[in-house]
Amino acid sequence: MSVRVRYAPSPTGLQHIGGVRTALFNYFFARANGGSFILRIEDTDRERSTDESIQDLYDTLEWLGVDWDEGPVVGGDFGPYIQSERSDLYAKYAQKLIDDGKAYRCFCTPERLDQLRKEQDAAKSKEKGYDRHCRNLSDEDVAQKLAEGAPFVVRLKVPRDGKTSFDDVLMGTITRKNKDVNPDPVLLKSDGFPTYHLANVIDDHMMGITHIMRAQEWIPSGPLHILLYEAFGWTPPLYCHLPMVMGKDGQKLSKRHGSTAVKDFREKGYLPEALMNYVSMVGWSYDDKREFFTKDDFCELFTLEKINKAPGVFDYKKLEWYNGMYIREKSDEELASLLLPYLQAEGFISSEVRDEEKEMLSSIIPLVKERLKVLSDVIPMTRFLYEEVSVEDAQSFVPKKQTLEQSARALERAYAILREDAGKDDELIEEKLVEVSKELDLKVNGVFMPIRVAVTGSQVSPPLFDSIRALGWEKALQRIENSVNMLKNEVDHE
RNA sequence: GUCUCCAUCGUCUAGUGGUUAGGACACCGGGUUUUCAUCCCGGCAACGGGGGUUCAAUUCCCCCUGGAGAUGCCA
Repeated sequence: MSVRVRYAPSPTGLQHIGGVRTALFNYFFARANGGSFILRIEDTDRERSTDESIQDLYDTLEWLGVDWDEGPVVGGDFGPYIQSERSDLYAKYAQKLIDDGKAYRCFCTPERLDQLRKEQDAAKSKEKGYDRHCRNLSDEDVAQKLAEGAPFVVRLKVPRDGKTSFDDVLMGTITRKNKDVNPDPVLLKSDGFPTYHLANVIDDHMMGITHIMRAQEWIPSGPLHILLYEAFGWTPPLYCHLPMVMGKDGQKLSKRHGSTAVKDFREKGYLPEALMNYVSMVGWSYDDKREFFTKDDFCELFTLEKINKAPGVFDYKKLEWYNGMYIREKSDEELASLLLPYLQAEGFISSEVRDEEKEMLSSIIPLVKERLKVLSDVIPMTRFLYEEVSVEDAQSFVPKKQTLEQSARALERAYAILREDAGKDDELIEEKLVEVSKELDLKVNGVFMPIRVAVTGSQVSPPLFDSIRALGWEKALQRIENSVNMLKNEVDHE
């Protein structure tokens, strides 16, 4: 039997790290086994589902280069793989369960359920959840309520006795006493839409899903789903509950830990290959050495056996490291086109790229390439090339163990040399500047730093001569002259 | 509270009934260097505790502890 797996998100927000990791593992597993990867949309929560979320789902998968074989709107034998468009089906199956005595209509109002819960909390009662009030309503009562047009939900009759278990590929056998399973969970909501439990079981069965790979937060509802399969007389698929992705504090990863939306990472300038690589390494490993995997590698090498059981903490630092590594692997041309949108958004480069802008861009690629952790780093890194710099604090010109006067003198001397030798060989100029540092009894950096600050506005920048060339000697000299004057003033006023 | 799951460096992990418990990130040193970064070299750092089983447990079993998740007309 060939493998059929699915990613079935509910479109109630942006795609996040955890969801994408689940998608990836399913996708890799399908590809590694010559199976099918199915995309299904579980939009049964009509309150929270949005079109934007669906668009984000598509955008995210496309960005990652994850393609699917069936669904949500094409390529299957089961109609649309969008649950909101399959409501009739679920209602039909809910009715079947009622007919078979496996489920029942419940007319309890939300108010009564609220009240019930409050009482249970207050009494610290051991009995939690629904009290099965409507489980044994007589046919007459039901008929009357229906005639009144009273809204209802359909609930599953969970057995009071016995236990239910299932085998998990990773965890082994998981067993739960039936009395510990949620008492009679809702299958069909009063708006006629199914809950996750019902729709998920029906669709997985109808679509011939062979392996359910989902996050471990679903483990507790495993037995419930088994009960549902049994109620329908179906054979459940294999389960494989994936370890969860946690934040630094060990809690389920969420916004308060930082960005979790893939969209955010994309916008900040993380590369899809880096995100895919890193995210997949949380909870899965190949061996004790290898850190780098392409999508194709994963699609070839992925196995369930190598999935870890314990939850893993998402390490933003390691993702950054991966990203830097992948950036450095890009060719200059590739990197230029990746960087261009960021420069344009910042207004550094016009939307209709002019020739000289293009030229300048390609000249700075080698300067920034090994300094970027994320693509958007290029903005602060190259700002001095596109905007005038202003250094408010004269102390910026002063390296450690050096005085303002010394910096002022050094810069003045350097200015004279640079103006004289502008455009000549780096080595020649460097030699002269080193000479100046000796004469003034300074470290070499004591001369270079003031120049760097004058030209780039910062103590940290790409290599000085490269920066000057990228900016143009004329502008650079102008900036240095300004700084020389500024420092003179400062010294005089001290 | 109840139920379920989990447990190797700070983090991601490899690993075995007998190993100097390996790698990566982070961190800390050092080297290269005009700053930063890259790159190279080095260092720090782990089998949660207690019982068993065994000639021998990090490894197998049990208990404890710790952590997480679930307890919805959300998924």
